[in-house]
Amino acid sequence: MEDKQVPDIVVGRLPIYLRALTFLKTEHREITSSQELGDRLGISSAQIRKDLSHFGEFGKQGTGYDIRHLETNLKRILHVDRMWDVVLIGAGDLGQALANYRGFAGRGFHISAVFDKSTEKIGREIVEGLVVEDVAALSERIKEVGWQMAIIAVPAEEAQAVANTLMEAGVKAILSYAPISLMVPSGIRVEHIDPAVHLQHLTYYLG
Amino acid sequence: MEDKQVPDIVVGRLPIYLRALTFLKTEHREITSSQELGDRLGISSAQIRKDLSHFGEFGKQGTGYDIRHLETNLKRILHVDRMWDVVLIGAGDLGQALANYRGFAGRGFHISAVFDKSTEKIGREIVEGLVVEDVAALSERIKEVGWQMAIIAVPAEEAQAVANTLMEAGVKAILSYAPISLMVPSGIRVEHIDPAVHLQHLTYYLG
DNA sequence: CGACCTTTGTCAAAGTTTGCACAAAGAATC
DNA sequence: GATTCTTTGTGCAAACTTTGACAAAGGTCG
Repeated sequence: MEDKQVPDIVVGRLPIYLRALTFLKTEHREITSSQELGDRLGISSAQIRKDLSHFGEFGKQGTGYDIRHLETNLKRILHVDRMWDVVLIGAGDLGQALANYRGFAGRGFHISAVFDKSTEKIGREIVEGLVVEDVAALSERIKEVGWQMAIIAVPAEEAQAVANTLMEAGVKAILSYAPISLMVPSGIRVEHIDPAVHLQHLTYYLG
Repeated sequence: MEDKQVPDIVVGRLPIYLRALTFLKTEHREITSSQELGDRLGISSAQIRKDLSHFGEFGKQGTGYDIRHLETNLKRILHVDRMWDVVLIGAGDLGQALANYRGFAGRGFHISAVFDKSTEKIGREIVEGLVVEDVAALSERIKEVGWQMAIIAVPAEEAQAVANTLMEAGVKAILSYAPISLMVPSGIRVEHIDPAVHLQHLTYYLG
């Protein structure tokens, strides 16, 4: 089943399911059900079963899902049954926080390099073992190392130019924190994180 | 038209449109079209026109949209034609970056207080004019000041407890950076930001 | 063992969202 | 001022997504 085109909206929920399973493990749970997951996530149980059914049969009737088994499978489906090296552009407050974030490792990601354009930051060890490099060398370094993923944490004005450099050098997936919509050709995937967008979505409902 | 229940998915796109208009203003543009906006955002022009039509008629046939006029209207619709005071919980790296972020002011938000539980952080001036307060006083302070919005930037283990405190004290909208799905009663709105979720969504397509 | 309970995977129906296509309105050009 | 071009707002159909319902499978308990 795993090859027919799966809707992107379904793919987008898989990381949420995976996160919930990891959480259940911290509570030393071994078995769960679509009902329990749905209650926790605010999603119908039918939707969870349907989503998973795109990829195979992971549950056992009358019992539910073995948490470790489903977790293993979701990791495989999402290709996080391996570690991904990610390059970070921008060593400001946000870049600092991302470089320091302990949460990536357990979920398949490792920040392997940080770039910035400020001469004050270049050469500084932003985190144990991670020295800020000059963004002027970005393209060359990507071609040399072959990173496929990048996180953009630079100001809006510089983000599109950085994205262009990344794509030209071979990066295929970008997570951008810049508050603009990056324009990219098809074949490149981008996700945007912008807290103000979320806050404005919330204020709509605050009347 | 503005009162019939508008789909949440439509509301979620409005902040993106608003952001794009602000960007066009930086290029000193005065007029745009659904076509141009759509190209920039990777959305069909029909969808943009349809989305806006839920709220009124903002364009002029043969011309397009006056950027300032549409911007003003979107701000009004999203209730960001005023400033919102937001309370931030968590003064770690991420809390620090959020407190320092210059981008909120222009988009309707002001971080008015920061709370943490660490005695080392309490009392420290995290940003000019913003002193970290003791999270033990959070509930009392919210009831006193009346904040309706909060940003959670604490570790996963503490996030649900913080959310419960916030809701009990009267907060109605939460933006959470904790890597868990918060459980909240209906009537409270939550948005989640989790970079690993986005990265995992991307790796699915990296085969 | 048999009766009963739980839960999956899936089908079809219901509901939602998107996009096409076009009339109407306005601007530009000759 | 008539023709042509542009662009909106919208009705309708198509595409997509979610949900309800249930047979089948498996577990529990007396």
